[in-house]
This record gives sequence, C-alpha cells and structure tokens, in this order.
Amino acid sequence: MLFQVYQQLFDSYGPQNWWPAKTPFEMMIGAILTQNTSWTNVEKALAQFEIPFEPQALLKLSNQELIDWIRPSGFFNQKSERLKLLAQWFLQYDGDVTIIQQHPAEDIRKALLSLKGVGPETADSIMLYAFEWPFFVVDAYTRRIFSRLGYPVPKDYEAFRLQIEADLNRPSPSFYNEFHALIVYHAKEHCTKKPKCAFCPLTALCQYPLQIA
DNA sequence: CTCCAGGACAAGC
DNA sequence: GCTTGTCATGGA
Repeated sequence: MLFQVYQQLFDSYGPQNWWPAKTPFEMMIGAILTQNTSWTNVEKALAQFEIPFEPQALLKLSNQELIDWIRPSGFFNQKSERLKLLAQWFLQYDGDVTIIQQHPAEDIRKALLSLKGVGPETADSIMLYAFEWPFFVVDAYTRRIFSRLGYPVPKDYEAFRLQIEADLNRPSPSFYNEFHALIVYHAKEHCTKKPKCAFCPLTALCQYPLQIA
C-alpha cells in the first residue's frame, strides 16, 4: 500500500532532487534551521551566509554574527547554539562524510541524537540526506498524509519509522530520499491542514474525501 | 487579528 | 509515562 502511494506521487510530481544544498554541512544547517519553521524563512537565512558551508568556518563566527545571519529562520538563540554543537561533532570526523560512512550507521545515529537540539526527525534527515543511509524520515506531514490515507500511525516516532521501513522493505537511500521529498511536496500542494482534495493525485487511495461527502 | 511552518526540550502532572 | 509551554520570524 505504501509503495503504491509512492508510485502515485512520483508519477504525479516527478523527481524532487532533494536535499537542496551544495555541501553536506549546508544540508545539516538546513536541518536545524527548518525545525518548526517554513523553508522560505530558512532560505532567507542561508542566503545571508558569507562563509563556506563547512563546520570550521561556522565555528569561527561569533555568536552574535551567527545569530544575525540566521535570524529570519526564527528561534535564533537556540538554533545558533545547536549549529555550533553540530559543527563541533562533525569536525570529530574532519567534516568528512566518507569518514562518517566508515562507522556503523546506528552508532552515528545515536551520536546525533545525543546532541542537544537534534531529535529523531533531524537526526534521520541528516542520516539520509547528508550521509546517504536508508532511514525513513517521519515528520508532521507524514503523520497527516498517512493517517488520512487510513494507514496506522503510532504516536511514538521510532515505532512509526520502523513500521514504515519494515512495511516498505526497500532499503535504498535514493528511494527514501525521493519518498520523503514527495511527501513534503504533496503536503504543501494538496494535503494541507485545510485539505485541497480536488484533483489530489491520491484521491483513489485516500479515505479523507469520502468522509467529507 | 489569527494561524501556520520540513521540532526539540524541559517542566509539570 | 504523557501533556503543555517555550522558543521567534515571516507569510497567508
């Protein structure tokens, strides 16, 4: 059933080319900045950076300078701290994804989760989009879309993720990459909080429009 | 004006 | 254990 959803979304919207970032560390910055924040505001923040998107460069900034650059993305006090913690952690691996990839994925995930400000969604998005490991990223959009489809949605993040991954049984990173990106696009396009069910490509699979009539 | 956006955390029960 | 308040900006 989930793979059908994926197929329908891909046929409707096409490849999404995620994550929109020039370096792995820019992706990680975006993952922090987009926490409970619209991507347009994150783009405004990223556009103000006058340094390369690398951990060494970010750590050289004063707190005030970093805060001023990320201000449009909101929560700038906590996010500036979180960015520096993440940069320090990444530097332990020389800011090099190929070194990260030599470690067991579960170890790296636990390390990410131990950082203040990195919860399960942020960790998994980094695991997938920066390190290219096959983790399904659960977000609020996933919960909304899947529950409207009638798919069981556990409250617990980890239980939900593992259920989806077991259900899909399709462990390629590029698949998870595309699926999550399509979910985000679809949530903005049709499956908004106030649903726009007219012409929704998932109508045949979704029980939500049936409930309206 | 209110509500929302690609969450995480700590305090309170 | 689970629920609630907090963090902040910009756009609809």
